[in-house]
Amino acid sequence: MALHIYNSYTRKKEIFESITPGYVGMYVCGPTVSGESHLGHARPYISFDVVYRYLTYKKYKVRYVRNITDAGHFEEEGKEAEDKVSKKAQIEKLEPMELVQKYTNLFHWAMKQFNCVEPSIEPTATGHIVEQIVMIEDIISKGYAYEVNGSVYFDVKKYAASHDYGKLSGRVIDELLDAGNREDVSRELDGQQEKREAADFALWKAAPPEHIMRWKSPWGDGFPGWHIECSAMATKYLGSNFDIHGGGMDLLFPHHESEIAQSTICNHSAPVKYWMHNNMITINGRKMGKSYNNVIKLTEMFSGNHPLLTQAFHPMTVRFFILQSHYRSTLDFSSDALSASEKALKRLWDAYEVLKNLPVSNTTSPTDAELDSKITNWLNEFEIFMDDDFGSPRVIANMFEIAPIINSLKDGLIPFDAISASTLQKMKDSFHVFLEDVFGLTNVNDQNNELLNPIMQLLLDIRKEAKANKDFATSDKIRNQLTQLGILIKDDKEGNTTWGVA
RNA sequence: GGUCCUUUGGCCGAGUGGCUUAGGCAAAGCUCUGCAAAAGCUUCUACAGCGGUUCGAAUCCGCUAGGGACCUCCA
Repeated sequence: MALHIYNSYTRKKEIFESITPGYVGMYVCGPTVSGESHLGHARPYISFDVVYRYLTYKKYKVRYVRNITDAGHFEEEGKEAEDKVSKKAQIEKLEPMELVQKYTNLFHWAMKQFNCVEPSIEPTATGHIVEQIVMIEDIISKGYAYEVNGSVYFDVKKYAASHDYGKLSGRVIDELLDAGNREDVSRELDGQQEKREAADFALWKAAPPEHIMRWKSPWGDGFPGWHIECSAMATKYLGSNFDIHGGGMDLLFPHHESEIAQSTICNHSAPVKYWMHNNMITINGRKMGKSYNNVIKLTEMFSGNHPLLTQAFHPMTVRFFILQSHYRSTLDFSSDALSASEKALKRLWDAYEVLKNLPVSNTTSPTDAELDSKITNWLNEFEIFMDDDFGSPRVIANMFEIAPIINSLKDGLIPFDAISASTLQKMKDSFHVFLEDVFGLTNVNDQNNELLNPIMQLLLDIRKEAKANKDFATSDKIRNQLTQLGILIKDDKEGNTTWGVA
């Protein structure tokens, strides 16, 4: 089965065929580093990390570009929505770039916690002012943008006359053009008066004197509009046509719609073959976002320091939680749901550790052919499900089907010759590839170290001796006190004991 | 107001025409165990409501009700 991807642009699942065989260009809208990343931000970066990893698994050479939006270039500049970066900088008395650096570092830290692969290129908006200016000049020269009072706007009406503006987001162009006249749109958008049409969007904004972040341009001092950075940087690093563009669903309009318009004018063709959009993480059914005042920052997730959290959550728990739902579904956050994922991941990972240590026999003809073929089928479905628009939840479900079998093999409840050696080997290989390489999960309990292991072994030996002498007071003392320290003791059927962090 | 999406068992969450009682968590019982834990087994069989299409629908269509997203910065 070939990889199928749901294309937001056509609203259909399509067979994935890269533009250049063997290579994939992928652009994902990165964070605006004017504040701390929250749980909602984790969704796209983890989802597209898995996309990247899976494409790599499929032997594609992927160039993964994810930008850092570090220029305060917010299209709307009303009373509140002035350049967020510079505004906050004044409050915190920091240089804008100092603030940007701080949150960029924090973002990178979080990505590392999540075990996200670093993008091939991580361009910054401030590092590509020149490219953006050149692109804007190009759009002006082609007649699709106009300058007013030092600002430049994209002429949506003119573009829409010959192009399909609104197709990606399902907007109706007449309504967009008419938006300025509707009575329900009472917002006072800055620059609305100087725009020819309400639907026009800014390519370059003139900076008022107090605006700290500013660059020289042919139109005077200012800063780039919101959408142009992605067009400029995607074109620079991936070319006029590239394979995948990802981002959150909330970016469909106006951001991605505008990106298409800009790039189409400059490059004479639609920029992206497959548009992918992840859905939102909700909290009590409502999107997590600054505007709703319901965000849980990642630092709060990892520390448990938030009223809605009953405990701290490991980054891997969050990652697993996200992978347990499909990237195009909304995912409702709750502390209980996270706790459930935490336990589930532990169970799955424990089984995986057991699997890794199972000896591969030389069984060629399994005594339980039915079980053997069931397992084979579940394993084969790993790739089939992933090929179907990255169906990670179904892969995980299959892993849970296999987990009890692994444990039963270990405990001797299922004899080793029940399944063939090749099937067992395939289990080991598939679990490794999908759990670690594709899903990017890692061992949560990596506290094992050279000092601790021998000490634990010593304690377990003492406990074993005590048990042999029926000195249960001592053996229970060891077990109970270790439990209090957060270390679980597990006795198996053969009298062997293993331990793990709770 | 416009456009679009969504509604699954105690909770989270897959699944889109007929056989997945998906899976996880929780709960209960059992096995194992010195007792536990872990593990294994078993039970808990849902698809908002109404109508339609069909031999057959959670799955397609319509209506009703609830929820949500976008239309403005937003992952």
